[in-house]
This record gives sequence, structure tokens and C-alpha cells, in this order.
Amino acid sequence: MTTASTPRQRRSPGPRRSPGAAPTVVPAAPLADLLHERVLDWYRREARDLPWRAPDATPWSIMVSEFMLQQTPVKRVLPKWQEWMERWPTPAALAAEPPGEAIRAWGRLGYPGRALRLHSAATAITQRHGGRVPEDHAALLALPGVGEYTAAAVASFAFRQRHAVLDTNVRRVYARVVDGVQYPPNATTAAERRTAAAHLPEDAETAARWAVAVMELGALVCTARTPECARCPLADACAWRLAGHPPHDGPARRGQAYAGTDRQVRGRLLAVLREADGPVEQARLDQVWDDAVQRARALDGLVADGLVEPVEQGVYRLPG
DNA sequence: GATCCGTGGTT
DNA sequence: TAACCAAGGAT
Repeated sequence: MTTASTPRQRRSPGPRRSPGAAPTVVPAAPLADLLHERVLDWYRREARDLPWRAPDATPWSIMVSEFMLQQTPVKRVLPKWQEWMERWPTPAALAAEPPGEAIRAWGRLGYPGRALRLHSAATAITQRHGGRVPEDHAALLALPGVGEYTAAAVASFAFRQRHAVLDTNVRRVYARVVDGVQYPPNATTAAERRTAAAHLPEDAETAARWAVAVMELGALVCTARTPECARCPLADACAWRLAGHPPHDGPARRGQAYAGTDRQVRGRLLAVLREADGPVEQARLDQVWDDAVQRARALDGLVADGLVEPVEQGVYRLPG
């Protein structure tokens, strides 16, 4: 649900503190306004200088960054995003090439299905939206590979709309500051959406800055393992800190095994196809994994997912 | 709602 | 070192 049409909080034009003045009486302004000022001030000072946040970033470049950043760290995305923007500066440019080129250019970012969906999204944008990334939240959500988070992120970051942008960083900040727990639930809950909506600034532009600022706070200060509360602008208001940093209560979140899984096999198979110029013989694919049953299952899965295309019996390539 | 889907850096 | 973590999405 978008929060754009359901403003839940007033924004009273109460007296502002002079910049730099120490907070004296906290309840003077609504709590939310105080949090906003703190985080926005912090963001002004500490935000990373990321290219997709630059004034000349386009909605498309922002959307590409969001796809790449789905489960992949900023540091690894940066060089690949630069390459993509030079090669495919518009959705139409990407759509004009076969999907296999997107998969190849995705390199080792991981989850290559994202590359395929981004190519599909570029095609849809070119065909259905005149080559321009749609501003409408529902239209964004309808694009392949665009889910709740990405739709809100693009609408907020690119089009300055008022949406709750709930990523893992933001969820962690709210879990700590508001709920007083170390970690958010495994899956996003309705309660979390309500919390995020309730803390969203009224004004759209302010909401957009708040969205990226809270995310940045979670990424740089309120980190998963070793939060640096000493640097946190919300430290004195954080329920988790005030409660003495109680450890996560409940079952440990199960780590995702990788070694020996189909995913690892798929990764190796696709790596061979990515690095090859053209179609690849079965014999070359057979070398990446001993277990023939698992190997065949992984290859079938790649074909079923549209990441690999059978050319003829025993020959495969990236989709053309 | 649980599982699957890559890859590499950090602790 | 094994486990954890990283701007999620689809089924």
C-alpha cells in the first residue's frame, strides 16, 4: 500500500530550534518532527556521494541502481552501474539488445534473474510508456522485477513522491528506534508498514529526503552487526539503546546455505555461458559439476527461468 | 509465509 | 572458519 494518500500525521508549524542548538525540551515539537530534523541534518553531513543520487541522475539510472542493489552491496554495484549507464543510457537502448546481453553484462553481481527482469522492464517501458520510466506507483509495481520496495524507491528517489520506502536498513532502524528490538521480523509485516507510514513527513519532498536519509542511517550507522550508537542522531531517542541493547529474541534467522546447492551449480553453468562468445557445447558445461543429476536439474532450471536457451541438442547459449 | 534465486566481503 | 550479511522479488 502506498502511503501517499493516507497522511496520518499533522505537521505543526511549531517553533524551530536554531541550528546547532542543543535540544532542550523534547516535547516542544512533535516527536516525529524532531526525528526528521535530526536525521535530515545528519544526512546532509554524512551522506555518501553516490552517482545515482547526483542531480543529473535520471529515473532510468535510478531504477537500474535499485535493481542492482537488490541484495548486492553498494561497493560492488558502483563500477557495474557506470558501465551500464554508458552502454544503455535509456530503457530503449537496453530493450534494443537481446536479453542475453543484459545477462552477460550483469557479470558477477549475483541473482542474474534481475538482469533478465530489468531487460523485460526496459522492454515494457519502451512499449507501454513511451520509453520513459513511469511515475505512477502502480505502473512501476506492474513492471517485471519491481516489487514493493523498488516501486516506492523509484517513486520517491526519482520522482520525489511521498512513499514509505521499506528496505532492510529502514526496517532495522524502526525496529530499534521505535520497537526497541535488535532486528526486524524476517518478512515485512503490516505493523512495520504502519510504523513507516506514521513516521513519513507530510510534505512530499521532505518525505523523499527522509526516505533516503533513514536508509543511509541504517546503512552507515545503525548497521546489523555493530551499530555505532555514538554517531547516531537518534541515540537518545532509541528504544533499543535505552533498553540496554537487548539481544534478538526468538529463533535465529536461518542463514542461506550455498555450497553444494543448485544455486551454486547454476552460478557455475551461467558463468561459462557468460564468458563464452557464442553457443556452448554440453561437454563444457559438464565440467563445472560432478553430479550429473544435479547438473541437469540446474541447467533445466536455468532454461525454465529464461536465463539459458537451448540452441540444438547438446548446445546452449544466453537468450537471444 | 517459506523457499528459492548468486556472489563476495566481513567477523 | 563458518556464519552472517548485502537498497528484494517471485512463486
